Amino acid sequence: MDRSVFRPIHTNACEVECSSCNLREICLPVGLTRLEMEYIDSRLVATRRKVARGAPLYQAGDRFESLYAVWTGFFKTAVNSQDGRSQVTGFQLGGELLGLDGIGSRRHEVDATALEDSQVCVIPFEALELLSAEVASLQLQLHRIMSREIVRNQGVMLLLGSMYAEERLAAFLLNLTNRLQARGFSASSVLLRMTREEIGSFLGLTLETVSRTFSKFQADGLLFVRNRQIRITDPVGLQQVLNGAAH
Amino acid sequence: MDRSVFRPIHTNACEVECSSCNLREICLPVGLTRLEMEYIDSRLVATRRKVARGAPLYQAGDRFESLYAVWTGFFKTAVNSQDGRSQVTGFQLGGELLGLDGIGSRRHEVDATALEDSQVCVIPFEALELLSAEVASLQLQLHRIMSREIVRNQGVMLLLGSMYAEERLAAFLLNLTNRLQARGFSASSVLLRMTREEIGSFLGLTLETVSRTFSKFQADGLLFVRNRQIRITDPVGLQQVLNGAAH
DNA sequence: CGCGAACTTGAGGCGTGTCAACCCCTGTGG
DNA sequence: CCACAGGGGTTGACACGCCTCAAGTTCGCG
Repeated sequence: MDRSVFRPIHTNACEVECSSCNLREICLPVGLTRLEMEYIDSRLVATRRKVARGAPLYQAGDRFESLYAVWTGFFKTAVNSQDGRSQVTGFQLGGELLGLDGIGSRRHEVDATALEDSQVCVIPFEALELLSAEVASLQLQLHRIMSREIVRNQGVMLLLGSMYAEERLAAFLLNLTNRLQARGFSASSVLLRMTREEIGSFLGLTLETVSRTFSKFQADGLLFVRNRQIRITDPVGLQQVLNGAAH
Repeated sequence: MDRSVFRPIHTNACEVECSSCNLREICLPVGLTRLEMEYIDSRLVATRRKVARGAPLYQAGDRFESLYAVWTGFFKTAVNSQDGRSQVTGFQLGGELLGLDGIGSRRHEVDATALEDSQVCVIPFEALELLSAEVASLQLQLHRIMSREIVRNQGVMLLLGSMYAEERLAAFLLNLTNRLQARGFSASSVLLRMTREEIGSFLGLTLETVSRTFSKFQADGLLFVRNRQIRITDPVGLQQVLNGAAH
Protein backbone atom coordinates (compact mmCIF):
# COMPACT_ATOMS: atom_id res chain seq x y z
CA MET A 1 0.00 0.00 0.00
CA ASP A 2 1.19 3.46 -0.79
CA ARG A 3 1.84 4.98 2.59
CA SER A 4 2.46 8.43 1.21
CA VAL A 5 -1.25 9.14 1.28
CA PHE A 6 -1.13 8.83 5.05
CA ARG A 7 1.55 11.43 5.43
CA PRO A 8 -0.10 14.62 6.64
CA ILE A 9 0.61 17.22 3.99
CA HIS A 10 -0.69 20.02 6.14
CA THR A 11 -0.09 20.55 9.80
CA ASN A 12 -3.52 19.54 11.02
CA ALA A 13 -4.40 16.52 8.96
CA CYS A 14 -5.93 13.21 10.04
CA GLU A 15 -7.88 10.49 8.30
CA VAL A 16 -11.63 10.71 8.14
CA GLU A 17 -14.52 8.54 7.04
CA CYS A 18 -17.57 9.54 5.06
CA SER A 19 -19.65 6.75 6.56
CA SER A 20 -19.44 8.19 10.04
CA CYS A 21 -19.68 11.85 9.05
CA ASN A 22 -22.68 13.87 10.13
CA LEU A 23 -22.77 15.57 6.73
CA ARG A 24 -22.98 12.40 4.64
CA GLU A 25 -26.57 13.19 3.67
CA ILE A 26 -25.74 16.54 2.06
CA CYS A 27 -22.13 16.06 0.99
CA LEU A 28 -20.40 14.18 -1.82
CA PRO A 29 -21.58 10.66 -0.90
CA VAL A 30 -25.32 11.40 -1.10
CA GLY A 31 -27.17 8.46 -2.53
CA LEU A 32 -24.47 5.89 -1.83
CA THR A 33 -25.42 2.74 0.02
CA ARG A 34 -23.83 2.00 3.38
CA LEU A 35 -21.69 -0.63 1.65
CA GLU A 36 -20.53 1.74 -1.05
CA MET A 37 -19.73 4.36 1.54
CA GLU A 38 -17.58 1.97 3.51
CA TYR A 39 -15.87 0.94 0.32
CA ILE A 40 -14.94 4.48 -0.60
CA ASP A 41 -13.77 5.06 2.98
CA SER A 42 -11.31 2.22 2.46
CA ARG A 43 -10.12 3.45 -0.90
CA LEU A 44 -10.37 7.21 -0.78
CA VAL A 45 -8.03 8.32 1.93
CA ALA A 46 -9.39 11.69 2.79
CA THR A 47 -7.69 13.81 5.42
CA ARG A 48 -8.94 16.78 7.28
CA ARG A 49 -7.38 20.20 7.23
CA LYS A 50 -7.96 23.25 9.42
CA VAL A 51 -8.12 26.68 7.87
CA ALA A 52 -8.02 29.72 10.13
CA ARG A 53 -10.38 32.62 9.61
CA GLY A 54 -9.03 34.83 6.86
CA ALA A 55 -6.58 32.20 5.62
CA PRO A 56 -6.67 30.84 2.07
CA LEU A 57 -7.65 27.23 1.46
CA TYR A 58 -6.06 27.66 -1.94
CA GLN A 59 -5.30 30.51 -4.28
CA ALA A 60 -5.47 31.08 -8.00
CA GLY A 61 -2.36 29.57 -9.56
CA ASP A 62 -1.89 26.87 -6.92
CA ARG A 63 -1.49 23.35 -8.23
CA PHE A 64 -4.75 21.45 -8.22
CA GLU A 65 -4.58 18.08 -6.52
CA SER A 66 -7.65 17.75 -4.38
CA LEU A 67 -11.23 18.75 -3.97
CA TYR A 68 -12.30 20.00 -0.57
CA ALA A 69 -15.55 19.32 1.22
CA VAL A 70 -16.45 21.90 3.85
CA TRP A 71 -16.89 20.08 7.16
CA THR A 72 -17.22 23.00 9.53
CA GLY A 73 -17.05 26.72 8.91
CA PHE A 74 -17.66 29.04 6.02
CA PHE A 75 -15.77 29.97 2.86
CA LYS A 76 -15.84 32.40 -0.01
CA THR A 77 -14.46 31.99 -3.53
CA ALA A 78 -13.31 34.94 -5.62
CA VAL A 79 -11.99 35.45 -9.16
CA ASN A 80 -9.39 38.05 -9.97
CA SER A 81 -8.81 39.68 -13.34
CA GLN A 82 -5.40 40.68 -14.66
CA ASP A 83 -6.06 44.33 -13.99
CA GLY A 84 -6.74 43.79 -10.31
CA ARG A 85 -10.52 43.57 -10.27
CA SER A 86 -11.96 41.02 -7.94
CA GLN A 87 -15.36 39.38 -7.68
CA VAL A 88 -16.71 37.06 -5.01
CA THR A 89 -18.33 34.18 -6.90
CA GLY A 90 -19.83 32.23 -4.04
CA PHE A 91 -20.07 31.38 -0.36
CA GLN A 92 -19.73 27.76 0.73
CA LEU A 93 -20.94 26.10 3.88
CA GLY A 94 -20.91 22.61 5.38
CA GLY A 95 -21.19 19.77 2.89
CA GLU A 96 -20.37 21.88 -0.16
CA LEU A 97 -17.47 21.13 -2.47
CA LEU A 98 -14.58 23.47 -3.21
CA GLY A 99 -11.92 23.21 -5.87
CA LEU A 100 -13.90 22.23 -8.97
CA ASP A 101 -12.34 25.21 -10.76
CA GLY A 102 -8.97 23.46 -10.82
CA ILE A 103 -9.93 20.29 -12.68
CA GLY A 104 -9.76 21.83 -16.14
CA SER A 105 -6.27 23.29 -16.02
CA ARG A 106 -4.78 21.40 -13.03
CA ARG A 107 -4.30 24.79 -11.44
CA HIS A 108 -6.79 26.60 -9.30
CA GLU A 109 -8.42 29.50 -11.09
CA VAL A 110 -9.98 31.24 -8.10
CA ASP A 111 -9.13 32.01 -4.48
CA ALA A 112 -10.91 30.14 -1.70
CA THR A 113 -10.75 31.80 1.71
CA ALA A 114 -12.13 30.81 5.10
CA LEU A 115 -14.47 33.41 6.60
CA GLU A 116 -14.33 31.76 9.99
CA ASP A 117 -12.14 29.06 11.53
CA SER A 118 -13.03 26.05 9.41
CA GLN A 119 -12.24 22.45 8.65
CA VAL A 120 -12.36 20.73 5.28
CA CYS A 121 -12.02 17.14 4.09
CA VAL A 122 -9.22 16.87 1.56
CA ILE A 123 -10.26 14.56 -1.28
CA PRO A 124 -7.39 13.61 -3.60
CA PHE A 125 -8.84 14.03 -7.06
CA GLU A 126 -6.89 11.29 -8.81
CA ALA A 127 -8.20 8.80 -6.29
CA LEU A 128 -11.71 10.18 -6.65
CA GLU A 129 -11.59 9.76 -10.42
CA LEU A 130 -10.37 6.17 -10.11
CA LEU A 131 -13.03 5.38 -7.58
CA SER A 132 -15.84 7.06 -9.50
CA ALA A 133 -14.96 4.91 -12.51
CA GLU A 134 -15.62 1.94 -10.26
CA VAL A 135 -18.62 3.08 -8.22
CA ALA A 136 -21.35 4.28 -10.54
CA SER A 137 -23.30 6.10 -7.87
CA LEU A 138 -20.20 8.08 -6.92
CA GLN A 139 -19.65 9.03 -10.54
CA LEU A 140 -23.28 10.08 -10.75
CA GLN A 141 -22.91 12.21 -7.66
CA LEU A 142 -19.75 13.92 -8.86
CA HIS A 143 -21.35 14.80 -12.18
CA ARG A 144 -24.45 15.97 -10.41
CA ILE A 145 -22.49 18.32 -8.17
CA MET A 146 -20.58 19.81 -11.10
CA SER A 147 -23.75 20.26 -13.12
CA ARG A 148 -25.50 21.96 -10.22
CA GLU A 149 -22.56 24.29 -9.81
CA ILE A 150 -22.98 25.26 -13.46
CA VAL A 151 -26.69 25.87 -12.98
CA ARG A 152 -26.10 27.82 -9.78
CA ASN A 153 -23.61 30.06 -11.55
CA GLN A 154 -26.11 30.73 -14.30
CA GLY A 155 -28.62 31.75 -11.66
CA VAL A 156 -26.09 34.25 -10.33
CA MET A 157 -25.59 35.53 -13.87
CA LEU A 158 -29.33 36.17 -14.07
CA LEU A 159 -29.14 38.04 -10.79
CA LEU A 160 -26.16 40.14 -11.85
CA GLY A 161 -27.49 40.82 -15.32
CA SER A 162 -31.07 41.74 -14.69
CA MET A 163 -31.93 42.55 -11.06
CA TYR A 164 -32.13 45.68 -8.95
CA ALA A 165 -30.13 46.01 -5.73
CA GLU A 166 -33.13 45.12 -3.56
CA GLU A 167 -33.90 42.04 -5.60
CA ARG A 168 -30.28 40.91 -5.46
CA LEU A 169 -30.04 41.23 -1.70
CA ALA A 170 -33.38 39.49 -1.22
CA ALA A 171 -32.20 36.64 -3.43
CA PHE A 172 -28.97 36.41 -1.49
CA LEU A 173 -30.71 36.27 1.89
CA LEU A 174 -33.31 33.75 0.81
CA ASN A 175 -30.69 31.51 -0.76
CA LEU A 176 -28.51 31.67 2.34
CA THR A 177 -31.33 30.96 4.78
CA ASN A 178 -32.54 28.05 2.64
CA ARG A 179 -29.11 26.47 2.75
CA LEU A 180 -28.76 27.09 6.48
CA GLN A 181 -32.18 25.59 7.08
CA ALA A 182 -31.22 22.46 5.13
CA ARG A 183 -28.39 22.07 7.65
CA GLY A 184 -30.66 22.37 10.65
CA PHE A 185 -30.13 26.04 11.45
CA SER A 186 -32.80 28.64 11.91
CA ALA A 187 -34.15 30.13 8.71
CA SER A 188 -34.98 33.44 10.35
CA SER A 189 -32.01 34.23 12.56
CA VAL A 190 -28.76 34.49 10.65
CA LEU A 191 -25.29 35.56 11.67
CA LEU A 192 -23.57 36.76 8.53
CA ARG A 193 -20.00 35.63 8.29
CA MET A 194 -18.99 38.04 5.57
CA THR A 195 -18.58 41.81 5.40
CA ARG A 196 -20.85 44.20 3.53
CA GLU A 197 -18.05 44.56 1.03
CA GLU A 198 -17.97 40.82 0.36
CA ILE A 199 -21.74 40.70 -0.03
CA GLY A 200 -21.49 43.66 -2.36
CA SER A 201 -18.75 42.06 -4.41
CA PHE A 202 -20.83 38.92 -4.78
CA LEU A 203 -23.93 40.89 -5.78
CA GLY A 204 -22.20 43.38 -8.03
CA LEU A 205 -22.93 46.29 -5.68
CA THR A 206 -20.93 48.62 -3.46
CA LEU A 207 -20.83 48.07 0.28
CA GLU A 208 -22.78 51.31 0.77
CA THR A 209 -25.62 50.09 -1.41
CA VAL A 210 -25.73 46.82 0.53
CA SER A 211 -25.85 48.71 3.82
CA ARG A 212 -28.55 51.07 2.59
CA THR A 213 -30.63 48.20 1.25
CA PHE A 214 -30.43 46.38 4.59
CA SER A 215 -31.65 49.57 6.25
CA LYS A 216 -34.47 49.89 3.77
CA PHE A 217 -35.55 46.27 4.36
CA GLN A 218 -35.64 47.03 8.05
CA ALA A 219 -37.66 50.19 7.50
CA ASP A 220 -40.05 48.16 5.37
CA GLY A 221 -40.50 45.64 8.19
CA LEU A 222 -38.94 42.72 6.36
CA LEU A 223 -36.13 42.09 8.84
CA PHE A 224 -34.05 43.43 11.71
CA VAL A 225 -30.39 44.20 11.11
CA ARG A 226 -27.75 44.83 13.71
CA ASN A 227 -24.44 44.62 11.94
CA ARG A 228 -24.00 40.97 11.02
CA GLN A 229 -26.93 39.69 13.01
CA ILE A 230 -30.02 39.40 10.82
CA ARG A 231 -33.49 38.34 11.86
CA ILE A 232 -35.89 37.86 8.99
CA THR A 233 -39.43 38.65 10.08
CA ASP A 234 -41.19 38.55 6.72
CA PRO A 235 -39.73 35.91 4.39
CA VAL A 236 -42.81 36.11 2.16
CA GLY A 237 -42.27 39.82 1.75
CA LEU A 238 -38.65 39.18 0.86
CA GLN A 239 -39.75 36.68 -1.75
CA GLN A 240 -42.06 39.32 -3.21
CA VAL A 241 -39.19 41.77 -3.41
CA LEU A 242 -37.22 39.11 -5.27
CA ASN A 243 -40.11 38.61 -7.67
CA GLY A 244 -39.99 42.26 -8.61
CA ALA A 245 -42.82 43.56 -6.42
CA ALA A 246 -41.19 46.98 -6.21
CA HIS A 247 -41.07 47.69 -9.95
CA MET B 1 -27.38 -5.51 -30.27
CA ASP B 2 -29.95 -3.00 -29.20
CA ARG B 3 -31.26 -1.66 -32.46
CA SER B 4 -33.30 1.07 -30.83
CA VAL B 5 -30.27 3.32 -30.77
CA PHE B 6 -30.31 3.27 -34.55
CA ARG B 7 -33.85 4.45 -34.76
CA PRO B 8 -33.81 8.13 -35.66
CA ILE B 9 -35.47 9.94 -32.77
CA HIS B 10 -35.60 13.14 -34.70
CA THR B 11 -36.35 13.59 -38.34
CA ASN B 12 -32.82 14.27 -39.45
CA ALA B 13 -30.70 11.84 -37.47
CA CYS B 14 -27.87 9.63 -38.64
CA GLU B 15 -24.88 7.95 -37.06
CA VAL B 16 -21.63 9.79 -36.79
CA GLU B 17 -18.06 9.07 -35.80
CA CYS B 18 -15.75 11.19 -33.69
CA SER B 19 -12.66 9.70 -35.33
CA SER B 20 -13.55 11.11 -38.73
CA CYS B 21 -14.95 14.42 -37.53
CA ASN B 22 -13.17 17.62 -38.43
CA LEU B 23 -13.79 18.99 -34.94
CA ARG B 24 -12.18 16.13 -33.04
CA GLU B 25 -9.30 18.35 -31.96
CA ILE B 26 -11.50 20.90 -30.17
CA CYS B 27 -14.52 18.81 -29.18
CA LEU B 28 -15.21 16.17 -26.52
CA PRO B 29 -12.59 13.61 -27.65
CA VAL B 30 -9.58 15.92 -27.34
CA GLY B 31 -6.59 14.01 -26.04
CA LEU B 32 -7.88 10.57 -26.95
CA THR B 33 -5.66 8.29 -28.98
CA ARG B 34 -6.81 7.13 -32.40
CA LEU B 35 -7.52 3.74 -30.86
CA GLU B 36 -9.59 5.16 -28.03
CA MET B 37 -11.50 7.29 -30.47
CA GLU B 38 -12.38 4.31 -32.62
CA TYR B 39 -13.42 2.46 -29.50
CA ILE B 40 -15.81 5.15 -28.41
CA ASP B 41 -17.15 5.36 -31.96
CA SER B 42 -18.09 1.71 -31.64
CA ARG B 43 -19.67 2.07 -28.22
CA LEU B 44 -21.12 5.57 -28.12
CA VAL B 45 -23.76 5.68 -30.79
CA ALA B 46 -24.06 9.35 -31.43
CA THR B 47 -26.53 10.65 -33.96
CA ARG B 48 -26.75 13.97 -35.62
CA ARG B 49 -29.66 16.36 -35.39
CA LYS B 50 -30.52 19.45 -37.40
CA VAL B 51 -31.88 22.52 -35.66
CA ALA B 52 -33.33 25.31 -37.73
CA ARG B 53 -32.51 28.94 -37.05
CA GLY B 54 -34.64 30.15 -34.16
CA ALA B 55 -35.68 26.64 -33.09
CA PRO B 56 -34.93 25.26 -29.63
CA LEU B 57 -32.44 22.42 -29.23
CA TYR B 58 -34.01 21.91 -25.82
CA GLN B 59 -35.94 23.97 -23.33
CA ALA B 60 -35.97 24.33 -19.56
CA GLY B 61 -38.07 21.51 -18.16
CA ASP B 62 -37.32 19.05 -20.95
CA ARG B 63 -36.11 15.64 -19.85
CA PHE B 64 -32.36 15.38 -19.93
CA GLU B 65 -31.05 12.39 -21.82
CA SER B 66 -28.17 13.60 -23.94
CA LEU B 67 -25.41 16.09 -24.24
CA TYR B 68 -25.06 17.88 -27.54
CA ALA B 69 -21.87 18.84 -29.32
CA VAL B 70 -22.24 21.67 -31.78
CA TRP B 71 -21.08 20.44 -35.17
CA THR B 72 -22.10 23.32 -37.38
CA GLY B 73 -23.89 26.55 -36.56
CA PHE B 74 -24.34 28.73 -33.54
CA PHE B 75 -26.41 28.54 -30.35
CA LYS B 76 -27.37 30.59 -27.34
CA THR B 77 -28.37 29.40 -23.89
CA ALA B 78 -30.68 31.40 -21.62
CA VAL B 79 -32.04 31.04 -18.09
CA ASN B 80 -35.51 32.17 -17.14
CA SER B 81 -36.70 33.18 -13.69
CA GLN B 82 -40.18 32.49 -12.36
CA ASP B 83 -41.22 36.10 -12.80
CA GLY B 84 -40.42 36.15 -16.48
CA ARG B 85 -36.92 37.60 -16.47
CA SER B 86 -34.54 36.10 -18.97
CA GLN B 87 -30.78 36.15 -19.29
CA VAL B 88 -28.59 34.82 -22.06
CA THR B 89 -25.83 32.85 -20.33
CA GLY B 90 -23.66 31.94 -23.28
CA PHE B 91 -23.14 31.51 -26.99
CA GLN B 92 -21.85 28.18 -28.32
CA LEU B 93 -20.08 27.40 -31.53
CA GLY B 94 -18.56 24.37 -33.21
CA GLY B 95 -17.03 21.81 -30.88
CA GLU B 96 -18.66 23.16 -27.73
CA LEU B 97 -20.90 21.07 -25.53
CA LEU B 98 -24.52 21.84 -24.67
CA GLY B 99 -26.76 20.28 -22.06
CA LEU B 100 -24.49 20.08 -19.00
CA ASP B 101 -27.18 21.95 -17.07
CA GLY B 102 -29.43 18.90 -17.16
CA ILE B 103 -27.14 16.37 -15.48
CA GLY B 104 -27.92 17.44 -11.94
CA SER B 105 -31.70 17.21 -12.02
CA ARG B 106 -32.24 15.07 -15.13
CA ARG B 107 -34.20 17.99 -16.52
CA HIS B 108 -32.81 20.83 -18.54
CA GLU B 109 -32.59 24.04 -16.55
CA VAL B 110 -32.00 26.45 -19.40
CA ASP B 111 -33.14 27.00 -22.99
CA ALA B 112 -30.76 26.27 -25.86
CA THR B 113 -31.69 27.89 -29.17
CA ALA B 114 -30.08 27.83 -32.58
CA LEU B 115 -29.15 31.27 -33.90
CA GLU B 116 -28.59 29.91 -37.39
CA ASP B 117 -29.37 26.63 -39.12
CA SER B 118 -27.22 24.21 -37.16
CA GLN B 119 -26.32 20.60 -36.61
CA VAL B 120 -25.40 18.92 -33.36
CA CYS B 121 -24.11 15.49 -32.38
CA VAL B 122 -26.46 13.85 -29.90
CA ILE B 123 -24.46 12.08 -27.20
CA PRO B 124 -26.59 9.80 -24.97
CA PHE B 125 -25.44 10.63 -21.48
CA GLU B 126 -25.94 7.20 -19.92
CA ALA B 127 -23.69 5.71 -22.55
CA LEU B 128 -21.15 8.46 -22.07
CA GLU B 129 -21.01 7.81 -18.32
CA LEU B 130 -20.53 4.09 -18.85
CA LEU B 131 -17.83 4.70 -21.38
CA SER B 132 -16.03 7.32 -19.33
CA ALA B 133 -15.82 4.83 -16.46
CA GLU B 134 -13.95 2.61 -18.87
CA VAL B 135 -11.80 5.06 -20.81
CA ALA B 136 -9.84 7.23 -18.37
CA SER B 137 -8.93 9.88 -20.92
CA LEU B 138 -12.60 10.31 -21.80
CA GLN B 139 -13.46 10.72 -18.13
CA LEU B 140 -10.66 13.24 -17.81
CA GLN B 141 -11.99 15.16 -20.77
CA LEU B 142 -15.58 15.22 -19.53
CA HIS B 143 -14.49 16.53 -16.13
CA ARG B 144 -12.24 19.05 -17.80
CA ILE B 145 -15.07 20.40 -19.91
CA MET B 146 -17.41 20.74 -16.94
CA SER B 147 -14.73 22.42 -14.84
CA ARG B 148 -13.96 24.89 -17.61
CA GLU B 149 -17.63 25.69 -17.93
CA ILE B 150 -17.63 26.54 -14.22
CA VAL B 151 -14.57 28.75 -14.61
CA ARG B 152 -16.02 30.41 -17.70
CA ASN B 153 -19.21 31.23 -15.83
CA GLN B 154 -17.24 32.76 -13.02
CA GLY B 155 -15.48 34.94 -15.56
CA VAL B 156 -18.86 36.13 -16.77
CA MET B 157 -19.82 36.86 -13.17
CA LEU B 158 -16.74 39.06 -12.89
CA LEU B 159 -17.78 40.84 -16.06
CA LEU B 160 -21.37 41.35 -14.92
CA GLY B 161 -20.44 42.33 -11.41
CA SER B 162 -17.63 44.77 -11.93
CA MET B 163 -17.28 46.09 -15.48
CA TYR B 164 -18.53 49.10 -17.40
CA ALA B 165 -20.49 48.70 -20.62
CA GLU B 166 -17.43 49.37 -22.79
CA GLU B 167 -15.37 46.83 -20.92
CA ARG B 168 -18.11 44.23 -21.20
CA LEU B 169 -18.52 44.64 -24.93
CA ALA B 170 -14.76 44.59 -25.47
CA ALA B 171 -14.51 41.38 -23.43
CA PHE B 172 -17.35 39.86 -25.44
CA LEU B 173 -15.79 40.71 -28.79
CA LEU B 174 -12.31 39.54 -27.84
CA ASN B 175 -13.65 36.28 -26.44
CA LEU B 176 -15.73 35.65 -29.55
CA THR B 177 -12.92 36.40 -31.98
CA ASN B 178 -10.51 34.21 -30.02
CA ARG B 179 -12.88 31.29 -30.26
CA LEU B 180 -13.55 31.92 -33.95
CA GLN B 181 -9.82 32.12 -34.61
CA ALA B 182 -9.27 28.79 -32.85
CA ARG B 183 -11.67 27.34 -35.42
CA GLY B 184 -9.79 28.79 -38.36
CA PHE B 185 -11.91 31.88 -38.96
CA SER B 186 -10.67 35.42 -39.23
CA ALA B 187 -10.09 37.16 -35.93
CA SER B 188 -10.82 40.59 -37.35
CA SER B 189 -13.85 40.10 -39.56
CA VAL B 190 -16.87 38.78 -37.68
CA LEU B 191 -20.46 38.26 -38.70
CA LEU B 192 -22.49 38.39 -35.51
CA ARG B 193 -25.21 35.78 -35.40
CA MET B 194 -27.14 37.37 -32.56
CA THR B 195 -29.17 40.55 -32.20
CA ARG B 196 -28.15 43.55 -30.12
CA GLU B 197 -30.80 42.50 -27.65
CA GLU B 198 -29.21 39.07 -27.21
CA ILE B 199 -25.76 40.59 -26.76
CA GLY B 200 -27.25 43.00 -24.25
CA SER B 201 -28.98 40.24 -22.34
CA PHE B 202 -25.72 38.32 -22.13
CA LEU B 203 -23.79 41.37 -20.97
CA GLY B 204 -26.42 42.72 -18.59
CA LEU B 205 -27.08 45.78 -20.76
CA THR B 206 -29.93 47.11 -22.87
CA LEU B 207 -29.83 46.82 -26.62
CA GLU B 208 -29.53 50.61 -26.88
CA THR B 209 -26.39 50.63 -24.75
CA VAL B 210 -24.89 47.87 -26.88
CA SER B 211 -25.66 49.82 -30.03
CA ARG B 212 -24.25 53.05 -28.63
CA THR B 213 -21.10 51.30 -27.45
CA PHE B 214 -20.52 49.80 -30.89
CA SER B 215 -20.87 53.29 -32.34
CA LYS B 216 -18.42 54.68 -29.80
CA PHE B 217 -15.89 51.95 -30.59
CA GLN B 218 -16.20 52.89 -34.24
CA ALA B 219 -15.78 56.58 -33.46
CA ASP B 220 -12.69 55.68 -31.42
CA GLY B 221 -11.22 53.81 -34.38
CA LEU B 222 -11.31 50.39 -32.77
CA LEU B 223 -13.58 48.75 -35.32
CA PHE B 224 -16.08 49.19 -38.12
CA VAL B 225 -19.70 48.22 -37.56
CA ARG B 226 -22.39 47.78 -40.12
CA ASN B 227 -25.29 45.99 -38.51
CA ARG B 228 -24.01 42.51 -37.77
CA GLN B 229 -20.84 42.79 -39.78
CA ILE B 230 -17.91 43.77 -37.56
CA ARG B 231 -14.35 44.40 -38.59
CA ILE B 232 -11.94 44.86 -35.73
CA THR B 233 -9.12 47.20 -36.73
CA ASP B 234 -7.45 47.68 -33.34
CA PRO B 235 -7.57 44.53 -31.19
CA VAL B 236 -4.86 45.92 -28.91
CA GLY B 237 -6.97 48.98 -28.27
CA LEU B 238 -9.94 46.75 -27.49
CA GLN B 239 -7.79 44.84 -25.02
CA GLN B 240 -6.87 48.14 -23.37
CA VAL B 241 -10.54 49.05 -23.07
CA LEU B 242 -11.10 45.68 -21.40
CA ASN B 243 -8.25 46.38 -19.00
CA GLY B 244 -9.96 49.54 -17.84
CA ALA B 245 -8.02 52.08 -19.89
CA ALA B 246 -10.98 54.45 -19.88
CA HIS B 247 -11.34 54.78 -16.12
C1' DC C 1 -9.13 49.16 26.85
C1' DG C 2 -7.86 51.13 22.59
C1' DC C 3 -7.29 51.13 17.89
C1' DG C 4 -8.47 49.91 13.32
C1' DA C 5 -11.83 47.79 10.65
C1' DA C 6 -16.54 47.63 9.61
C1' DC C 7 -20.78 49.93 9.17
C1' DT C 8 -24.18 53.73 8.51
C1' DT C 9 -25.85 57.75 6.43
C1' DG C 10 -25.88 61.88 3.49
C1' DA C 11 -25.03 64.75 -0.82
C1' DG C 12 -24.07 64.91 -5.37
C1' DG C 13 -22.51 62.99 -9.86
C1' DC C 14 -22.45 59.62 -13.45
C1' DG C 15 -23.48 55.57 -16.23
C1' DT C 16 -26.96 53.25 -18.00
C1' DG C 17 -32.00 52.47 -18.48
C1' DT C 18 -36.29 54.23 -20.51
C1' DC C 19 -39.00 56.12 -23.99
C1' DA C 20 -39.48 57.73 -28.45
C1' DA C 21 -38.55 58.81 -33.23
C1' DC C 22 -36.50 57.48 -37.25
C1' DC C 23 -33.79 54.72 -40.56
C1' DC C 24 -32.33 50.67 -42.95
C1' DC C 25 -32.53 46.27 -44.71
C1' DT C 26 -34.99 42.20 -46.23
C1' DG C 27 -38.59 39.58 -47.76
C1' DT C 28 -43.28 39.38 -49.74
C1' DG C 29 -46.88 39.93 -52.73
C1' DG C 30 -49.38 42.63 -56.02
C1' DC D 1 -40.81 46.42 -60.66
C1' DC D 2 -42.44 48.80 -56.79
C1' DA D 3 -45.22 49.22 -52.44
C1' DC D 4 -45.41 47.76 -48.17
C1' DA D 5 -44.68 45.63 -43.71
C1' DG D 6 -41.90 44.49 -39.94
C1' DG D 7 -37.96 43.37 -37.43
C1' DG D 8 -33.53 45.09 -36.27
C1' DG D 9 -30.56 48.96 -35.49
C1' DT D 10 -29.29 53.86 -34.39
C1' DT D 11 -29.62 58.07 -32.03
C1' DG D 12 -31.39 61.63 -28.84
C1' DA D 13 -33.48 63.49 -24.49
C1' DC D 14 -34.36 62.64 -20.07
C1' DA D 15 -34.86 59.94 -15.73
C1' DC D 16 -33.21 57.23 -12.16
C1' DG D 17 -30.58 53.83 -9.60
C1' DC D 18 -26.36 53.15 -8.02
C1' DC D 19 -21.56 54.76 -7.30
C1' DT D 20 -18.37 58.05 -5.30
C1' DC D 21 -16.74 60.69 -1.76
C1' DA D 22 -16.99 62.08 2.84
C1' DA D 23 -18.04 62.26 7.77
C1' DG D 24 -19.21 60.14 11.76
C1' DT D 25 -20.36 55.97 14.66
C1' DT D 26 -19.98 51.34 16.36
C1' DC D 27 -18.01 46.98 16.81
C1' DG D 28 -14.73 43.54 17.78
C1' DC D 29 -10.24 41.77 18.01
C1' DG D 30 -5.60 41.88 20.02
